[in-house]
Amino acid sequence: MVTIRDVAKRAGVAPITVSRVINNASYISDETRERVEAAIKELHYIPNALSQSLRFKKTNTIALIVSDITNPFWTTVTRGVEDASSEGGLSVILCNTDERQDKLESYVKLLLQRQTDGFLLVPINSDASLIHRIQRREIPLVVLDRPLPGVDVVRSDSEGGAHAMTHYLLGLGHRRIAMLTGPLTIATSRQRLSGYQRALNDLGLSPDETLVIEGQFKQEAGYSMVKTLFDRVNPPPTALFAGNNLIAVGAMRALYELGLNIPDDISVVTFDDLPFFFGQPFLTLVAQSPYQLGWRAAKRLIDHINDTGDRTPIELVLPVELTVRSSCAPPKP
Amino acid sequence: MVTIRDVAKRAGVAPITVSRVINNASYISDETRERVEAAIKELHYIPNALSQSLRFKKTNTIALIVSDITNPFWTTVTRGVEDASSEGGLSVILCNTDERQDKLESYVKLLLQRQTDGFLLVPINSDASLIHRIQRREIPLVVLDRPLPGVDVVRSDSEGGAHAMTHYLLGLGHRRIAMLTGPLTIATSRQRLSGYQRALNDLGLSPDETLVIEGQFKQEAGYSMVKTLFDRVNPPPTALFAGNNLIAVGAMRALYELGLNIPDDISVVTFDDLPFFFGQPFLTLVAQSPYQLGWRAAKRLIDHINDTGDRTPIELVLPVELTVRSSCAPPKP
DNA sequence: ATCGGTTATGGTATCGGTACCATATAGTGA
DNA sequence: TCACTATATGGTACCGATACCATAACCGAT
Repeated sequence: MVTIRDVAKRAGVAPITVSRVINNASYISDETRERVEAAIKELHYIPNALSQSLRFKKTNTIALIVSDITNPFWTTVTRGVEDASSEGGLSVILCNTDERQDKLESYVKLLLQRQTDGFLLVPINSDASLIHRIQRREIPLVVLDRPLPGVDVVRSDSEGGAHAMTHYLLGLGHRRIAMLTGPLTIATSRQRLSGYQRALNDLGLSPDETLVIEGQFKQEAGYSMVKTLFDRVNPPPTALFAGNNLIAVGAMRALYELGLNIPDDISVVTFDDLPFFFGQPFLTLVAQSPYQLGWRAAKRLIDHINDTGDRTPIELVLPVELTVRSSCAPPKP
Repeated sequence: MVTIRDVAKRAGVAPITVSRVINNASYISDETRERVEAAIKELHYIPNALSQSLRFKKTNTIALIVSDITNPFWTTVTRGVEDASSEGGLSVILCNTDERQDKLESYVKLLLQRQTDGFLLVPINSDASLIHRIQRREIPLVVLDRPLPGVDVVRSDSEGGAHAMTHYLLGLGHRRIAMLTGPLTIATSRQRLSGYQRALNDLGLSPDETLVIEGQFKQEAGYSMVKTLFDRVNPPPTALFAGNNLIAVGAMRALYELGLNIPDDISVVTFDDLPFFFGQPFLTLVAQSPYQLGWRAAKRLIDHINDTGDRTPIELVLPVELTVRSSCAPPKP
């Protein structure tokens, strides 16, 4: 391996002088700079970032720990994070937990060892001990998507979105609206459920508990939730509210198999878009701003890293938007 | 920051003894081990991976540089890589080039500085200088998806797949098959095109060059390629062969707008599946094995890192499979 | 009693860089 | 001429860990 000492020898200077050339620090005569740069080229020298980071106590790296990288929502968040980070000269280590607490914990441990400058993470349950482990080391941290007390949080208004969407369905005349919720251990799921319930309460309707069904944030879960629902519940729902986009896709596949037409036989709505359409975009949904979510969170984190911006925890709640397309219709009489 | 010296002081031993406890190396009396472990817990000590890596000359990290992380094909490859890596105790740094050579180059430079133990990458053009830069440092490298001489390659049989698929369309009676190819600077695109041409030649048909149209591996490109095609070419094609799944999605949206029905008015085929279906899966396609691709490549890389397995470059070509569904029909008379 | 091996621990140099302090020359203003 | 500053470079210690060598107690074998 070529080290700074090899370059120094070749250029006939001290190692520290080479270091100064690399970092554009201090005074260097043009002549020396040229000799050093020539030596660097000839030897194909590149500085070892490990030793630099060790000395600088800075790795210029942040961790992004998300729950499901196969969900386009999260890849878009990732884009936002990457764009904000590369602007700030930071690189991003992307990790995926599959909503598993054990994976989250082992990633955090690994990344702490690696001296990551900051953490962007999606918490899985409400256990804050992991968060404390990061905070104790005074490493900047911003939590994504899900509320958690005592920490910076950037998330969307799930409760409000669910409320508005349910309100919309009620306005179309639906009274039996099924909620295919994600795991209720996850705060986002709970918020969406409570927005749904609040909208029902607004009209003085008492929620039918058999219409609320819980499963993973996955296609297969959406599929089997619908199957279970239509197996057990009578009369069947006239509208489905999916907890997220993947659940919606699975649910729609199940509806297709059941021979039900959207929106003629049943209305379907969800959270979050899907970028792959085979025909016309038609799902009515609550649109979050995943890119903004990632971008804002990363910006906030970078502020912390640079020690700019105040330190009192903030909760940034991004607005959501109702995107009405063609997957809903009034219920059949 | 808590260092190994703090722990040593607390436990009343030398730093090196703490190091031995951490790494389970050499002899340690039970009593000392317990004292050290207690000190580690009390101080919440975690070893600094930077200094460990500097000393060990090993980071236990590999780089995975893909061309488009928003494409489900690549997220699945990533899964394969991660699974194989975590089995081997390695973590993966995921980078995304968007098919841009400049981004690829800056990532490689960054990752070389970070002392990554190995590289898995998707080359963009045929310029091998970047590859040489990695090889010169004797860092293990496996190239994904696209052939490149003198290096380990793991890829799919694009040419064979395109040939089989075109053969299938010809068998249905299609004679005007449009090819919506990806950028021809990318080897995969060229292979798919040449498989298509070979199938035409098999029947003694001379390819109509106006039916071959080139664009990015993106939805928007697929969309505009179809628009251009139907604007310019007469008579229009009876079948479309999309260069990849994203092109296919964009193309189908354009067909929808043109009021053309699949497969009644036009047949559509592509490479690679899309995991998000709103109804029944219906695209007939050439299925690669992205998970296998990632897994095999990572395994090979890990063998290199551990210096097992022979060093002569191999090219592993994974078979593809024709998945016939319902997006094709004989051409209208 | 001596030898040699196992067990247990520590001192010091080192990985590849940079911080800190020292040094030396040249140029500037009083 | 002298003090002072800007310019240019180097020596040594250090970031946090481990490699290497040394030391010492203890044990059974000779």
